[in-house]
Amino acid sequence: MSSVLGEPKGKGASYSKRKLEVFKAAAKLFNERGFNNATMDDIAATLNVTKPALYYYAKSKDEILFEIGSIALGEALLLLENIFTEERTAADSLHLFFVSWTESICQEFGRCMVLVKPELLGPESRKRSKFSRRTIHHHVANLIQIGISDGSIRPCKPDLISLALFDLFNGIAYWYQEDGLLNPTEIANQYWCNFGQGLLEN
Amino acid sequence: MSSVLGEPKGKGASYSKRKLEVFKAAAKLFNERGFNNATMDDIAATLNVTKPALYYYAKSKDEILFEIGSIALGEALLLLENIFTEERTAADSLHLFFVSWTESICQEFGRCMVLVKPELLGPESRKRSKFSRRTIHHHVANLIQIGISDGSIRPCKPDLISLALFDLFNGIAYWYQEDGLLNPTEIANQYWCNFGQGLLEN
DNA sequence: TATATTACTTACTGGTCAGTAACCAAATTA
DNA sequence: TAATTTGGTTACTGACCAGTAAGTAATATA
Repeated sequence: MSSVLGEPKGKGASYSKRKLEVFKAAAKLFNERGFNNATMDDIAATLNVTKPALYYYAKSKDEILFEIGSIALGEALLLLENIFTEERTAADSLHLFFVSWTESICQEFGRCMVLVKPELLGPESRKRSKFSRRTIHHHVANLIQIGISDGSIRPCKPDLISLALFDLFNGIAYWYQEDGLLNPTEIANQYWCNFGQGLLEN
Repeated sequence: MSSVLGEPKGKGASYSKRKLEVFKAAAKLFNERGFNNATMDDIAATLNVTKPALYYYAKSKDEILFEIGSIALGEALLLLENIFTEERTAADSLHLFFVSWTESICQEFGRCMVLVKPELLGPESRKRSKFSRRTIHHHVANLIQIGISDGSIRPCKPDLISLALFDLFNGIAYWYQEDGLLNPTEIANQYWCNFGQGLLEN
């Protein structure tokens, strides 16, 4: 068993580096064409190798998808575990998190995590993927609860609003284009301002 | 050429009724397993018929997907064209629309429209589907602009906020369950209240 | 009562694609 | 310099699956 980011037994740094290139090419094609419409031959072709070469780095197409998701989810979780500090309001921490989240889901791995649903994975991988997602949701719901307590967030249902915030920001992954008017940080800030302050006059 | 909802040449009402049953069964499976993982055999099985029977109602799997999307998009567009009236603010019209939209995307056809991306369609169908989606976006952006003018909506970028609102509400389609705590109308109203009034204390 | 239409069926085909077996050349190591 | 490891290659297989050809039984129609 290799850890998600560590180097597998007996293989060195150059192996890991190449593996990441392979995964990145895969993620890009999954995002552009959908998981099922991106073939292993397609992925290999963009790397100028032949299909069997890919099996040197992953033992199945599903494993590639799972590991891509694990990397993105792992990074988000790490961020989330360290973002809370007494020095700022929970609302500000939440803002910081969703800016980072948006930056992540506008890159290949993060985007793949959002676009390609865990339903495509096998039973075991699906369970682990869903568990990670739930953990992240719980962290955010907690942060919202803290925000209500410290007076930086209006009273609301933390679980539902956590869902809503991910719904809001994840949507960006579906339409974001690198050559668009706004970069991910700007989009996230705009979303945060508008929905944070409220859309409606009252 | 049959119109999306009308009865095709020479076929009666019972044909159309059965066709809708077939499409509904297809939509349900597309939503549960994803378009590529739901086979024509699977769809046929849930209807207790064999695969070729399906081709009596649609000439390809792609056509089923396209028509499901057309029905859902057509209904939304119809609603949107009739929702604006001088008797209420644009903000209230927008609220009404997104409640209806949420109810739609929590049913099989609407959900299918959100979950299954137009990238899976052939070139011509994809173009038509994307055009419908853009039209709907423009209508909503217009309504937001009217809301800014009539003073019911805070100044913002209507195009971006239209995107954001669809991002927000479409997310519901990914996690909604019929046996959950809240029904679609309640979820939509909660989302509207929280994001309409603003999440943050200030 | 002959004819046509409706709503299917059984049996099959052809293409696509994930994954494998076996081999190889260049670099590294003993 | 022999042996091993690394990072591939060519050639193949087997399963799956959309779509088709041809037939049929029941119902409606003329």
